Amino acid sequence: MPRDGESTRERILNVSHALILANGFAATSIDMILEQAGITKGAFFYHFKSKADLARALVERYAEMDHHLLTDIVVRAEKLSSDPLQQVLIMVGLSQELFEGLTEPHPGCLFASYCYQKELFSEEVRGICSTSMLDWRRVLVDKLRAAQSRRPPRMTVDLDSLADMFMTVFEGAFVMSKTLGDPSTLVKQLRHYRNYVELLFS
Amino acid sequence: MPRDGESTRERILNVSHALILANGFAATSIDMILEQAGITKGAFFYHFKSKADLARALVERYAEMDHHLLTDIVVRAEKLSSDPLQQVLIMVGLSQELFEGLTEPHPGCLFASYCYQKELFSEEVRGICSTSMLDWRRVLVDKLRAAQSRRPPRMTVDLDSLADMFMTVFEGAFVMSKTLGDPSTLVKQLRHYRNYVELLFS
Amino acid sequence: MPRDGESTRERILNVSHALILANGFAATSIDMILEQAGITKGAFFYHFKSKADLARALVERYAEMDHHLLTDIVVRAEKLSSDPLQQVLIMVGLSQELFEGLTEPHPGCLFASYCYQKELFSEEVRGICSTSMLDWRRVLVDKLRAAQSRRPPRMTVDLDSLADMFMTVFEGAFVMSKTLGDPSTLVKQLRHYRNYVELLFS
Amino acid sequence: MPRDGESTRERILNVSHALILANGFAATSIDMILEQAGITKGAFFYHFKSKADLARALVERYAEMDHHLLTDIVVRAEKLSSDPLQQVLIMVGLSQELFEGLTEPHPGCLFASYCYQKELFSEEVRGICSTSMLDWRRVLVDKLRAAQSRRPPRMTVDLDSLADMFMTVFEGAFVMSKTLGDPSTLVKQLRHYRNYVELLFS
DNA sequence: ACAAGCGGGACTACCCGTTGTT
DNA sequence: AACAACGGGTAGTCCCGCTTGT
Repeated sequence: MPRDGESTRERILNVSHALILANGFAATSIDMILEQAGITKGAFFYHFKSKADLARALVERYAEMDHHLLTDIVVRAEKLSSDPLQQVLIMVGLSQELFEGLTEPHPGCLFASYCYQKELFSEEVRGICSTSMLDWRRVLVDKLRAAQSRRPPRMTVDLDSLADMFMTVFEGAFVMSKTLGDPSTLVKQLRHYRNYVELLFS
Repeated sequence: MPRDGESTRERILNVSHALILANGFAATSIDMILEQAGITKGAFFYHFKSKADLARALVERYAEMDHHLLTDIVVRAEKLSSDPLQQVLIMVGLSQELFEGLTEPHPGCLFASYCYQKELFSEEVRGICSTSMLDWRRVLVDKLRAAQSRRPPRMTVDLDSLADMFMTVFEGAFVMSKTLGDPSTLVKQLRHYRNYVELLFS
Repeated sequence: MPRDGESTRERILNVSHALILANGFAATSIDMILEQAGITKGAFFYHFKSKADLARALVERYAEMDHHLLTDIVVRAEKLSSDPLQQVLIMVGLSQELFEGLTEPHPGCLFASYCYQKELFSEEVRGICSTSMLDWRRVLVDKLRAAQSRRPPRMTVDLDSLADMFMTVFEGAFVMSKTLGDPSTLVKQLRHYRNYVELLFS
Repeated sequence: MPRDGESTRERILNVSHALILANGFAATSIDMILEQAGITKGAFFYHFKSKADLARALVERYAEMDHHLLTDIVVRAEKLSSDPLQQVLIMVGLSQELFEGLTEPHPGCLFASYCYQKELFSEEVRGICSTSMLDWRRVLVDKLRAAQSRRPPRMTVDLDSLADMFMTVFEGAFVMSKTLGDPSTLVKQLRHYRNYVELLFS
């Protein structure tokens, strides 16, 4: 059985991601990860030179996946409409689709988990997280600006923070959802965000 | 024998609150608390029978303070206007006032910190947190319903989740603010929430 | 049973000293020390904040004991004779007395053990060791100089290194003794040193 | 397939020798050796079946080199003089030559390093070390006995331990040199040893 | 002859909580 | 109300050595 290092590494990352979202980083022991991944310490420390190294690898992967998601949603939205306002509304709608039908609260966002744990939140890691958020801002703000130039909004608003409100709603809804034990929170909040954008620009 | 006007118990709570928001609960050792509070283990375990007991005491106090804040804001808003929609808008505005002029990102919300750490989030504690959130929902939803009956909103919306959006914006803005390193996030996001409510009902 | 922290600390030091001389520092686990001292990890780390801290405490104590030994021998030698050459010879003789009748090789010198283990041999620790050695040099060189001025030696020699030869013989004899398994090495070598000094100055 | 004229096995031995003298055996991890030698675990365990095996190979090689040195020095000394006393004095002198001009303290003797680390000092290894030392004793004692029979010494001394004093000075000087940070210690101490022998027999 | 991957254990450091004492 | 001392356990790290493949 030729050993496949890459798949082992992936398994460690998947297991760790879930455990850290649930328990927090410090409360997630390496032994817990080993047990769930079905490996031993030797294997773990072969792939990651420390627990902190794992943490860094996790956010990096998470940021990459986030970037792919952004790209995918943008591409699809631009195919479905050529109007920038509609594109934004569709982007929100597609996001809602992703989280419909949950039977329990979403496990949450790694960035949020990290930002409440200083030891994880080195400047390097914070940079990765913020880059990821600014990616969304950049894409949305472009479209909002285009919408604004086509038809002036009902109120004068700051477009940067309006774009940021998309992620804000995500982060906030994760917390609310977990606290209230309600899986539907995120979808409902996204709908409000869509309403707001729609009211502003039409 | 109270020292410095601040009892030992209070000092432990204050120090712990800050440390836990920054580091997370598991990564905050009792020794760290002792050091910052300038006391010894004996003193700590005299006031709290375990670390978990401290965690519970912290949320309880936090929930109480939150309740006082809610009451205070409602009372002031009702003094300033008798129109329910205006009262809501004023409540948001007063909240903005509280967080204007920060020079660094707000340390965040204990509920959010707890909800990403399972060991802290027993059903009892989750209950305390959700009660606190439902308090705000109850107050806001009453006023929104009254506003709705005075003038039908431009779009049909779910009032419960519209009320929840207030806390959602708080929680989300804390995360965004810490990640982007921007102290102004919360105020800006609250303004969008106020805009949304205003657009809906006028 | 009132707990006596000082005696616990002493027991740890005694046990560690013996174990480290026998096994080397790195090969002496804290668990070995705990077992021999009859204590637990909690007690150990209460008294020493790290293993390195123990190492430092050990040399410091060893250097102090060495200093007391030097003082004691000098005082006795000066009581037994007022002639500086005789005093030196007596000092060597008294040292021989201390190591007569061993039934197995002497466990050795902590300085020697440390100097072959870089991690222990920080500049601070090396300073402690060298100070201890220079103490002996200083005392001996004074007397040798006085002897020299009374009667010129048969050969012109460097007095500093002649004084150092005393400790050199100690260190060398420990190694030889352990390697050959011969408890008598040290006494015999000290006798040669005494012979040499005697031949030189008479 | 020898690289750089130095086989992998040789490189492992050279690197290990230096590291062990500096750090001690237990504190020298195989990984450190691999890194310095630029090889991987596979290569190491191909040449040595365990870390203990490496330790044995190291002393064996060291003892061999020591034996060659002894032979070389004896041969040269016997060429330079036919008088046994002179031969001894020349042997010491040639040894001094070897260690003149050091710019930092000599790294020390593997035997000394081993004798403070029980796990390395099996009876087998101790045998190798003591054989090496007894080799020198044998050669020197022969010559000293011959010198004694030509001219009775000024003092009656034990010739075995007088011969041993040569190695004793070596071992002791290594320790002193490392501790005082003085590269010249060994040469100076050897000179005293030569003085002593000269005074005794002339 | 050597490289990648991993098993399993040992070690240091630290942590939570208790006890005896004041 | 608080402190010194300590019990007992666990976390993260590292380390040695084996296996499989080339």
